[in-house]
Amino acid sequence: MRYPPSETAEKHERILKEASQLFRERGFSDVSVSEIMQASGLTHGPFYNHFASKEALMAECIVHAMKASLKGVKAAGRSTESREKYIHRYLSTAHRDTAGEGCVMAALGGQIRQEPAVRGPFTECLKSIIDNMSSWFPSRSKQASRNRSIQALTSMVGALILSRAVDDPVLSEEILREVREGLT
Amino acid sequence: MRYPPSETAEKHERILKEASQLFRERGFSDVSVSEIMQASGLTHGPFYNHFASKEALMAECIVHAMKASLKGVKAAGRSTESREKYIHRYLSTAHRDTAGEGCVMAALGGQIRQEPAVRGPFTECLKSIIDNMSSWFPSRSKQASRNRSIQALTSMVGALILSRAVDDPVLSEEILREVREGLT
DNA sequence: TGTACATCAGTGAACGCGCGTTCACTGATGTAC
DNA sequence: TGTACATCAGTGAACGCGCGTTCACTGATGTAC
Repeated sequence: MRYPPSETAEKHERILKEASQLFRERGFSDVSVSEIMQASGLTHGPFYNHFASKEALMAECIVHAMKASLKGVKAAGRSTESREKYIHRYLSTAHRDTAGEGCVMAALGGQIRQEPAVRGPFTECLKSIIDNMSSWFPSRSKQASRNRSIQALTSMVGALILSRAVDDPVLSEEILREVREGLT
Repeated sequence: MRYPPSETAEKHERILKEASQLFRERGFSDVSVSEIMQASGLTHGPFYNHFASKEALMAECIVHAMKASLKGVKAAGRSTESREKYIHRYLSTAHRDTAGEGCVMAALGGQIRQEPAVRGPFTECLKSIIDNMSSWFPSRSKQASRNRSIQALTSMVGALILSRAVDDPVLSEEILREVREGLT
């Protein structure tokens, strides 16, 4: 049957949100379209009313989550305190244990390379994030700020990934702490 | 029919090697048992003569590849020149473009967290790598060396992952270069 | 040394299952007159 | 304003396919006598 257009837009958002979370929790391949639709409170059929394919949904999810990250980076840029707070939150056990709501680079970074439709949009978002993070590190030159932001970003992403992979809580926390302290 | 035991051991190694490469190239879920066996020159049936399950193979692959990494780290520890060479090789476009033969942390790091059978063995291997890398960074204290090795490791892994995810070659090389220069 | 037999890795068809995707159908909503 | 009809998101069965895993069978090898 027909549904009011307002609901359609709302459902699209809901699918995107649920998929975004599930993909970050378990990876693209280990989450099925049916599962996403079920989490969104729908049957699997109408998925194709909202997205052209699973791959198209993946791309939209990445952009959606990267834009949220960019927003966070922008907000954190306002003061030294908020930047340090951001880094502490990023490299926290809370963030480590909630991959579904967390950084998409740490959750799906390793899988983006294999999804052609996702790499382009991801790259554009990453550029914005690096540009914005550069202002976190005032240096003698713009280039130096940019370099420091790349170094900070790579170590934050790497630390979160390794702290999640490891099953020894002591080592896991050590990785987060040392990178945190190296950056603040 | 029956085969000489020497061939059995050799085939086991071959499966392990091919699986290791395919998993690093495409991830655990996107490589099938049949594909691995075909790459090893066998039909899919006898897989279960060699391994208890796909998950067991995954665990063995991780350990196999992590031990190879450990060997590399140990060998690089002999001199300042060899350490810098190692870092240059790790953060090179050649390594970026050959994930199948490269660092298992960068290739599969994000997926290990989801494979219970793999996390334990991975953690033990990572501990050895961190211990060994600590000698790369002579500092006032053992703790300080260890901290620097954790910081170096996380940024190397993070940089390789992001440089692979990005589809703009200029940005990809910039990420590798800046982290490389930050470490040498 | 020669013969009879147990062993067991490899073969390839088959298992049940869930995947991504399609489609004929439903029926409340929006539109035309 | 009331009626007739087109629209189209949602339903759920069905598509072909490949997955991980199992198993009855094969037959060269190793072993016992």
